Amino acid sequence: MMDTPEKTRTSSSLSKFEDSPVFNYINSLSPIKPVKSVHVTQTFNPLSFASLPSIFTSPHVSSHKESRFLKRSTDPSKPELSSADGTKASTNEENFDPGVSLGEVSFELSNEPSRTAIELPQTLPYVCGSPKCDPTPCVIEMNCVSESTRTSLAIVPFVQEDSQKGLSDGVEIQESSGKGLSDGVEVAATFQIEQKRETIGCEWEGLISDTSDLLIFNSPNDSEAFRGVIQKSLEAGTIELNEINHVNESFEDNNVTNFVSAGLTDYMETHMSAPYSMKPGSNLHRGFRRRCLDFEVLAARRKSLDGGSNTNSSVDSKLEPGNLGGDSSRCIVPGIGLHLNALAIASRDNRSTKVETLLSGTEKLILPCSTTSNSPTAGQETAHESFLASASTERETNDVENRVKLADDASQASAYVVNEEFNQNSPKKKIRRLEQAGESEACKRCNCKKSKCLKLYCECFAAGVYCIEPCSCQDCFNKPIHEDTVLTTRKQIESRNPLAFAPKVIRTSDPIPEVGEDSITTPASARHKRGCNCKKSNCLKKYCECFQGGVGCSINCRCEGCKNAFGLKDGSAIVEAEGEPEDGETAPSDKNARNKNSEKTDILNTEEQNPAALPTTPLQLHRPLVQLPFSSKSKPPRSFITIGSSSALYTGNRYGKPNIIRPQSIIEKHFQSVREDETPEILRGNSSPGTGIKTLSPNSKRISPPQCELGSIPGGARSGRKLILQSIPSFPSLTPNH
DNA sequence: GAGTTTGAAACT
DNA sequence: CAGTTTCAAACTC
Repeated sequence: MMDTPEKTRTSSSLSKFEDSPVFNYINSLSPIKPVKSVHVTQTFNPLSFASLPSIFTSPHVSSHKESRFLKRSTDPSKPELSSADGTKASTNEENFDPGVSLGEVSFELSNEPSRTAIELPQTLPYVCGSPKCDPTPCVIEMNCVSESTRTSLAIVPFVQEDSQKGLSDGVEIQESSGKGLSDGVEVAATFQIEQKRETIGCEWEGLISDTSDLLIFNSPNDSEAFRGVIQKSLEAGTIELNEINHVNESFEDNNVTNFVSAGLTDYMETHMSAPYSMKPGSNLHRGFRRRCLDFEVLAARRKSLDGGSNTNSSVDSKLEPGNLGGDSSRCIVPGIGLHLNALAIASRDNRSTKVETLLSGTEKLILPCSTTSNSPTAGQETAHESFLASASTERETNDVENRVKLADDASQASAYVVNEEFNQNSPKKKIRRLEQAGESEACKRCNCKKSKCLKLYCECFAAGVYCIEPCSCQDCFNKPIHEDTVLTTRKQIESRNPLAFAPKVIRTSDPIPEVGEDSITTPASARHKRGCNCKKSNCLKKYCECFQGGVGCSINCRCEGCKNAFGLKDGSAIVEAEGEPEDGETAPSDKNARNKNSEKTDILNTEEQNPAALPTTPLQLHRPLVQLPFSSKSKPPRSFITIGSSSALYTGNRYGKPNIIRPQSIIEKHFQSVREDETPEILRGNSSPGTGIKTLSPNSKRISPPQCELGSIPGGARSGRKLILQSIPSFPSLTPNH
């Protein structure tokens, strides 16, 4: 199923390219072609974001952040910049100076001729710079060439700097393939940015999409807009692609746009003078609020895959325009990044499917604000699904129904990207819903009053994202402008608990039976990493993190009277209720059996009262008892780690290998290096732990390896998943061999 | 929307 | 590591 579409897409990608407006554009070189506006809404290619700095990224990563964005100030004097002067800057890992305006940036990555063009739509949405600015959009073209199979990434963020700096006609940035891109992969990207005039700066980001699709940034009404479109040649089989896809997904899920916007906004507010002020109401604003964390990592990861030695190449590679105006200390829009949590998940569903979504911009859904998301389905796991919100977790177990429900839930938080193809149910509808939701409730976030959003109490902070407009927090420090503070705090917390920012729910379809054999019973084959400690809620309400995460309780839980509909502590399935919970409580199933049973009542009540209460149906078995659909309002479970995928890696690194206990930093690095190791192995099937590698969490909880998860996934789905498996990168740590 | 309940996070 | 406090989400009214 999935394969077909993917393959098709992949194969057709080139053709599409040519056909695509972008391609035409490139040929014509005329800067101003209206990009087929996929959505007025912002469509992003996640990859680009990866480059954005996020607070949460590990230090080393963080360094890269800035480099990724090019700042460009529009030069009022010059209406268009197509190719004009090109100033060249080498993007190699160095940071480029933000200060300089760029007219044109080109990346050249070697081999494969894929071209990507980023266009900033002239037409509408994009208005660079302040309102004053000439509406003329800036156009960025990128040509990316990647080696045959490898995916190459080029991320080129553009940031406009002050108008004063003005753009020179064109600045070219080249990235040496060698450095930036690792071994085989070379990416050439040429960005042409055309700007028209004045203005204060616009910030541009170039996005790279796997697919041929364009990324579009919508500019806010007045002030800014960007679009970046980068296309990448994709190859289905490659993991990298998958990763990219995931990234994209993640972005979408996370509402990348929001992040971006937020980042821009913040950045502008922080660094820019008045002209940039973004209006909250503006599209831009809405579109980009929140920043994700650690996108860089992803990028890094790619690099690593290509060539371990080359770190930071494409992604990390920092563009240094020769002179970018140097003042602005930050070129980058702060705060945009991929959420770490997401990272973990990201790889998991590497389904190539993702590409598809990217291709059609329309297909993409973005739910704003989601920090966590549920991945809807097990059976069909689209990359989208898999890669939900930053923190998100996946639940494989969910059915289509669940998906639908989830989609509905989208309002809550996470963004889902729904691919039409994948969605059996009219995807478009879902998308719409999601989008709508995104604007409305989806963005709703934290409500912190005392924590300053710098503690794990804060959902946003815990999820690794900046607080955004929808948040009702007070004295919030979880903003890009307080990046340092956020980072510091984050580090402190991590020092205390390296897993603090890890997804709380880990998928474990661990083949290996654990004591509780939870995995077996648990629908999702996922468990809360630490287990809950519920005393009064009987694990039937969202107070219970296990329940909230849509997973059953495990032996790790210290809950009392566990009635978790997703699985009892003892591991007995709800339906079956054979065993009573450790506490001696009857299993839900039993309860069902006994209609009179008060417990059951509770459960039902919970559901009824809180439709949202349960994210997904945990076990098929359970189902009858409780419906756990997330209500539209309910938030999807926060963080799940999908072990199967990169997430697995994530967990694996930390948990699995004792030696590797590096929290995020590991992960981040991991991305850089991961590819090499993981991919191959995964493909090989060695990758991991699967066989049995169990990892212990700090708590000494076991985490099942990713593979297991895959295995665990209900069979039917698997058929098409071959790609997925391949694509799923495992984190290095997971692999036993390593 | 305000107040209460709950359990994780933080603190001791 | 256990007990207590703080906190904000979840829940109730």
